[in-house]
This record gives sequence, structure tokens and C-alpha cells, in this order.
Amino acid sequence: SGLKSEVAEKLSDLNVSNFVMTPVKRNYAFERTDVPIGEQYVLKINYPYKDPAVPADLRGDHFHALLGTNNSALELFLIKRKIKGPSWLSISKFVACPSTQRVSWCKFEVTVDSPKDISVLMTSNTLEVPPVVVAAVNLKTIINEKHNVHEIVSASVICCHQVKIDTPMRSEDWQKRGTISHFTVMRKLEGSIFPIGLTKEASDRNQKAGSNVLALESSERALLNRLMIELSKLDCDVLVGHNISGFDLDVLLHRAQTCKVPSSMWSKIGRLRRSVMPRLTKGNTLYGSGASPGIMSCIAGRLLCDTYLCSRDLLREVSYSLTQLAETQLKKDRREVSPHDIPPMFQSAGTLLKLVEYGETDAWLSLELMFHLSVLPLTRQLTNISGNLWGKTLQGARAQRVEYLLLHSFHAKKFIIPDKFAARNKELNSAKRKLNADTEGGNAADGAADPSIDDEVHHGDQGKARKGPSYAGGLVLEPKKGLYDKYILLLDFNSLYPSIIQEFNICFTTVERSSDGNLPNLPTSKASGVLPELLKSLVERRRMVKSWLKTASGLKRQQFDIQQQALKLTANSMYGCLGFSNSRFFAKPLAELITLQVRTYFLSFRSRLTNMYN
DNA sequence: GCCTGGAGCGC
DNA sequence: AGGCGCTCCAGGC
Repeated sequence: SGLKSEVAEKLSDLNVSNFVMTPVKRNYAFERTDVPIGEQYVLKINYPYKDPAVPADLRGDHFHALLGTNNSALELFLIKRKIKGPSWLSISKFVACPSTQRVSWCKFEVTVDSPKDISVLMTSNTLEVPPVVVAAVNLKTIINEKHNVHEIVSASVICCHQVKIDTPMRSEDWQKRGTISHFTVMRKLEGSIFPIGLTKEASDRNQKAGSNVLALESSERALLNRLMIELSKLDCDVLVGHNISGFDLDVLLHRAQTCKVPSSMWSKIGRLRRSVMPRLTKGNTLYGSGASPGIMSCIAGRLLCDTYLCSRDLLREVSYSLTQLAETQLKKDRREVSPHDIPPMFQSAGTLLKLVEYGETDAWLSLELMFHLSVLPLTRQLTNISGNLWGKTLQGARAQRVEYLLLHSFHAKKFIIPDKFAARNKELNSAKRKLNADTEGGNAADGAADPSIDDEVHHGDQGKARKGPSYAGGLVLEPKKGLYDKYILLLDFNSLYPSIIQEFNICFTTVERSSDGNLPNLPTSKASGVLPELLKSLVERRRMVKSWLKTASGLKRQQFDIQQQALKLTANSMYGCLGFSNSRFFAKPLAELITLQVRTYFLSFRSRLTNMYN
């Protein structure tokens, strides 16, 4: 037909030679006004990722919108293969990779031709969840005054070889003999030697342990090399540390760079072979905002658990320092060592062995904190519910969890899903940038503020300019002052917002949005929307798990408890993302409609109560 | 005395 | 890199 030949022509203009086109039936229900709502025939185009992407704003005589032009390969893979978090996969066809062509440090690497050769194993319920290897890392550094940087003098690792990810681990579970190993690698200060007796002590310890538990190196470079070799031997699945993403990894990779550690060494911090060090600092310089994308790419293939960030998320404390948390959470004393305390410790073997002890203790405390908070089972559950990446859940990324939950749900019901950056906003933003640049570069004496900028600050639906609320939320009644000494009734609704969404069938698919963005009407359609169905299934799953919880005991019970918490958390997170202007599923009219129903319901509930009890 | 914005808590 | 509602407080005018 005309459409096919037009598309074929446009694709060959882009040098895309190998493509497949199929007419398919798909639904659309999102915010683009140039795409009709409801079911229709669309042309699905497939071609390899090696070829360039089609510009999202490309139009033709036979088509007037393009969607999904810029989807990431990873997202497409997870959504289309219906992979929801860590699970057993079955790979039907693969070839083992010859050692010369490997891209990873993995013991076993395969190449798969088509994503369709990979599918979630349906019979996986009967399979045991495999344990993972967790390595806790702690660096001790001194400060180089001249360059104002940290230099590493010692690195300690505590490794736990049999960590369960489906149930919490009690101390006696993970502290079992034979499942834990430890080592510290230390170096001497520049231009000096190790204190007398240290070398002997180290070799004694190593002999007694039957392995290298204390390695002494002559330079920072040698220390880093040794650390990488030991870490690659452990080949851990999870790296853990207190503020590891804000400090240890950053220092480690910067020092590897400065000391010219070869890439064949430093890249063993992750599971991907790399030859060039990525840009380590990029954008987020804010303290406590997690590791930079460059750092994260270095540890690809391993999960990162920062107990400082986890504690901030899961606990309510005055301070989240390891010392404070060790005291309040673990009931343990911790000795604080600042970088300035360290150089004097090099004067005697005794104090230097203390430094080894402090390093290993810190790694241990961070590990213990991770188990104490059940970080791995909880984040794994959340990830299995939403179907995102476990590593992202470990970094927080709540909005992304909801995004994946909805991506999976809508894809399963044959909906075209919204693009990551709506083409409309992109055009708008770039146009605005251009406008600003023109104003600045042009006549600065003009003085008058650009009305479009002003406009954005006040309305502020998108962007960081938003300060005040953009729509009405919950209703708070004026309290009636006085002393109530007879009865005080506390009423708590079960998941109020999710219940309202279900009760009034509020969904992208059911609510008709007006083009001016005004408050829409309640849906009249009987057919259940995707959001209400999704919430219903989450609530049902939770009810089920809670019923198992009643009769279970021990580890099983804790496992169910974590699962039901995760289900509740997921259901309750969804509304927040509807009102989040940077969300891919941002739909202010829906969020507004939900809060309106909550207010209306609340007022009618109050009048029923006052009628009943006067 | 009035207004505004940020912090911090609540759901 | 969920939302809004409310109180308190500091600071500018």
C-alpha cells in the first residue's frame, strides 16, 4: 500500500536497509492529542538497533505520528519478554562465546541471536532461589593536602558467600562458620617503611588462616591491583558499604585513574570488560544522591547496596552516620577514625593493626545493617512486583518502579505506551531554549522579561520552576477546640487512594480528558480500566499473602510479611506518579479527579457519621 | 503587621 | 527523578 512504500522510502533515506513492517491492532489512551484514543490499526516497524533511530517528529502523506522511536533496547527487552524482576529465564538457543570475543569477566558468557530465544521460566516455582555473594567494602584514606584528594592506604572486604534473597537473614544465619571470609590490603606511606613486626604478623595471620587475610603492598597502585584481583576472585553479586556510592567507589576509581591502574584491573570492580574510564563526575554533585552514571557503569553486573542511602530511606534517625546507626540499630560501639588520625597510626605495628581492625569492623557493620534492614529481600520483592531493574530499586527510584509497573500492564493489554520524552514537550523546550538564547544574544537593553518564561514560572506544570501545588489535594477540616475526655474515635481507611481509583474506575482508558486540561468527568463506562484492575490484583495478592502470614511461622512468616508490605507500598505509590510532572504517565486531570473524589467521599462520610451519632 | 519561601511533618 | 495540606519560623518591606 501507499503507507508501506512511503515508510520504506523514508527508512532507506535513513540508511535503514533491513526492516519488517506489520499492520497490527493497538490501543492508545494517553496524553498525545495527535494520536486517536481507542483501538486502531497501526503499522509496526522493526529493525536492528545498530541502525539510526527515526526522528520522532517525522511525518508523511500516509502517516501523521510515530511512537516508540526512541525506546531503549533494555526496556523493550524487559517489557516484550515480560520479565518482571529477578527470575529464572530459559534460553532456548545460544552459542558459548569464544574467550577472545568476550565482553564480560563472567565465567560463562553466551551470545543469543534473538530476544525471543529468552523467556521467563514458567515452572520456576519449584526451583530454589539461588543464594548470592555479598561483599562489604570499606576504604581508609589519608588526605593529600597538595592536590586536596583522598589517597587509599587500606581496603577491607568482608564477604558473605551464601546470602538468601527471599527471606530475611538472622545474625546466626549469615554469621555461620565457613560462609564468611575477610581480608584487608594495606600499603605503606610514600617514602617510608612499614613499622617493625608488621610483616611477620601479616605472614603469621595468613598462614594461620590458610589464605591472604592481610596483604601488605608498597604503593597505592599495588594496593589497587591486589584489591581488584581479590574482588574478582570473590566475584560478588552485591557490593555493600556505608556511603559506598558517595565515597568509596568514587575514591577507588579516581585513584585507579590517577595511579594508572590498567583497565584490565580496575574494570574487574564490575562484570563488564572496559578499556576506557568513563567520566566519573557528571551532573549530580549533590551529597547523598547516589553514585554517578559513570561509576554505576563501572560496576555493571553487580548490585550496589549503600547502607547510608538505605537507612535514610527506611529509618527515621537524627543522624545516618555509621557510628550513630551502629549504636541505635545494632547496639554496637564504633570507633570513628578520621583521615587525619591515620598517618600517626603508621608509627607502630600495634596501631596499624588497629587500623585493619577498624576497616574490617566498618565493612562488617555495614553488612550487618544491610541484613538488619532486610534490604535485599525487600527490594527484590518490590522489583518482582513492578518489573524494573533490581539495581534501580536499590537506588530508590520510586517513580521508575511505578513507570515499569504501568509499562508492563499496558503493554500486556496491547496499548501503545507513552514515549519517555513526549515529542510535544521536547519541541516546546527546545523552542523555548532557542527563544531564550535569542533574547540574551540579542538586545539585552530591552529589559522586559520574556513572557513565556514568566508564564512557565507561574503555571509551572513542567520543569523545576514549579514551587506551589498544581492541583488540589486532601481536605483538612477545622478542628473543634476543646477537651475530649470521653471517647476519641480514630478511623483509618484501608489504602484510601487506591480504593477510590477502583471504586470510581479512574483510568487513562476510562476518563475522557478535555483538550484544555480541565477537570474531567467521572467515567460512565462499565468496563474496568487498567489502573483499577491492576490495583485490584495488588490488593488481592496482598490479601492472599496476609492470609498465609497468619498460619506461617519463622522465616516463611517474615518472607510473607515483606511481600505484603511491598504489595501495599506499590499500590500506594501509583497515585503520586499520576501527579508527578516528570513522570512518563503524568496525567494531572486523573490525579485531580482522584483527589476530588476523595474530598467528596470524605464529606459525605462525615455527614453520615454526624447523622448517626449526632 | 503583612507577606513570602523554606523546612519539616502529616496523610 | 511521586503528590498536596498545614504549621512554624526567619527575613524583607
